[in-house]
Amino acid sequence: MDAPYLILKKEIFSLFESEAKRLGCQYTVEDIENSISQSKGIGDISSSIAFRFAKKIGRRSEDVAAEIVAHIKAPELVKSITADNGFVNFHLKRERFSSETIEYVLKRGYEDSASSVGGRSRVVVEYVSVNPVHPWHVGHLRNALIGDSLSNIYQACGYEVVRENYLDDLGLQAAEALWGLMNLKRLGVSIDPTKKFDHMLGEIYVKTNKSIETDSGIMEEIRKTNRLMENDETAERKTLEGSMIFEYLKAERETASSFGIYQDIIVRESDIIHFKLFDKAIEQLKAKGIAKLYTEGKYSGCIAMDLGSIGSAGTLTGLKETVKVLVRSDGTPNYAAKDIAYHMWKLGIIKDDVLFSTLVPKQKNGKPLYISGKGGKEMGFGGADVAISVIDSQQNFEQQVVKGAIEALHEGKTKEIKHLAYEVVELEGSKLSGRKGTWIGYTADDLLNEAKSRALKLISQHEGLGEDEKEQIAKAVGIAAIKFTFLKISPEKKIIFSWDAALTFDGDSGPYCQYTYARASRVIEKSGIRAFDRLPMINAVPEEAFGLIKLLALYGEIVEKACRECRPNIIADYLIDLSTSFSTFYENVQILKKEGSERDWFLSLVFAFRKVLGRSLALLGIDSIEKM
RNA sequence: GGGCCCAUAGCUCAGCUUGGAUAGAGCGACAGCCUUCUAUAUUGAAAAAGAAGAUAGCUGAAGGUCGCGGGUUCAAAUCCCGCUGGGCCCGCCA
Repeated sequence: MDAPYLILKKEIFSLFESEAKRLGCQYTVEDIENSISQSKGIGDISSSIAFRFAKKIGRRSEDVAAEIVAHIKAPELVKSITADNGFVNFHLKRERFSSETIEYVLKRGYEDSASSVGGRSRVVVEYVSVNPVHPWHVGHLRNALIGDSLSNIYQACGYEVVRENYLDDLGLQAAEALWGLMNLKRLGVSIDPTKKFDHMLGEIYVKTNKSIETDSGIMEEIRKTNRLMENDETAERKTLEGSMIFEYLKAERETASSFGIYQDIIVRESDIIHFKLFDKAIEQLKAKGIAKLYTEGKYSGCIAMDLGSIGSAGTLTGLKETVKVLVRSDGTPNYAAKDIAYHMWKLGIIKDDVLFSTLVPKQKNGKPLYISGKGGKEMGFGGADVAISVIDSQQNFEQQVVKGAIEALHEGKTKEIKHLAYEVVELEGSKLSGRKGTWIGYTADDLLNEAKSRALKLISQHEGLGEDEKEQIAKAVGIAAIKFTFLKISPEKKIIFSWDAALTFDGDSGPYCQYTYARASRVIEKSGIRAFDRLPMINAVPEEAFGLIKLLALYGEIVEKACRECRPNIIADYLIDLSTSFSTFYENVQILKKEGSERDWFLSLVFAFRKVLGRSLALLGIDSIEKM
């Protein structure tokens, strides 16, 4: 059952469709669909359809609008239709539209999903994927929040979502951190058991990088470490697995969970090799002529792709060099090759034979966390329909290469690969660098602690709250402030990090939305009503209430748009609109002073509002709180 | 040489895919809603005025060559072309 607003739009659509036929006017579905929206001017729902028709049949738009208005019969929920300045405007039967929308929200709508566009198809969202050598800093946090929120949005649209984290456990940075960990004395570092492991490892990693600058011999040792750690039986391997990676993951998951972020699977880069994904990928690429072994010239001995022949988008043209190496002349695969193989697995172009075992049996969201590795079992995580990677825009080129290779391989086009490219977070005057250690003092953990203490300061003035309660509220509010600030900004916009901006509780902020939720909850609590058996009726819906109702009606459309465009900031904007609109309603209608069924009706609107606001907040990973 | 992204109010940003009616928020600054204080004139009170304060809320008003120049269109912040400024990228690194 669709929402009343959606049904109405469909009715209007078919009215226009028959008008087009009557006028003898060629049209496309998009022509009509895109013309209909909530009105910014006269009426409630508006259409610019007359302009489009007029153009095609060579008449004045005002005349066409007037003629359309004269011919069409108003749908059930429409009181009147007018033609104004060439627009066709629908004026709703406020009371019926309002009551039906509230009823829809309360009884049926938005229960599990905003829409069913996903049709249960599978989407794997890759996010965070931090090198396991330092803690999350505010830049990684942006990635994590976008990925988490996007996953929620996809889920709300009826997709089955796998939240996935790619772990770079091979390669030089891992070797550097490992070398540092195995040479603490030379670095002059001692283990501080009270410190979180990721923070400690990060500092070791920074120190290792500093000492490379002064002692050139160290780099040679690190290269050796790198080679040794890839062999199963070495001490390096054992330390890497036992003392570094798993300790790191423990610490990292602690950070993730403190932000309410829970993923489903961790895939280790080393397993791309172990489970032969890489071999199969190269085999297929070679078989289809996408990659080949170069036997002469500067790439002699390498397996490589010629980008000139695969680039569907214009981004792979005009390169300084069109050859993209996948396998080095020493026989080892590079990052791009592994990423292509990995995506082939994600999308089922390589059949599912990666094994997984349980890392965390039950996370706080109630679901387990699995990690790839030998000794696990097959879990069927591969073979998704859509693969989305949340990766910063510096890797655009690399992602284009992966996309190009996948599209060249998979001509059927039933599989989709998307790169959600977001801009990086910088500090004022400097960049965040894992290697240089500019992140120190700007970790996700630091940010959360600061947020909690600022929120606590504000809350501490409130009387009638217990200490535990204050702590809990402070945490929820602090997290809301952080998440909202990061998510309300479009992904393609660079963020210059500032404590005050990240932790604002004023204005367009997460806490403002939570506050509005709490206000609604207080009204409901004071009313003593828990639910409605039958929805009450009302004689006249005031303007302020109607504005809010029209916003509630948009929920499904908004979520779908955020999903289609991979832009959580659309939800953030909607949240602000909702909250502001509720505040206007709340200030203008003294709900609890009303009587009888009118009072109940307004209360039912508060219930509906609270439900939609709560769901929208949840899409950004923000908790609704009853009191603050 | 080429590709991608950004440019909208003093600041931070929505809006741009799908062209449509008067380009929207927040912050800041301004005026109020709330609190307190202030007159050696006979006393008290109120109003008004002034000062200070608080402020997760509200109201009002102010603030714009939508980077620049062309083009398409009945209609351009939105689409196309060309510029300017800023960021990122084009490795047998990851």
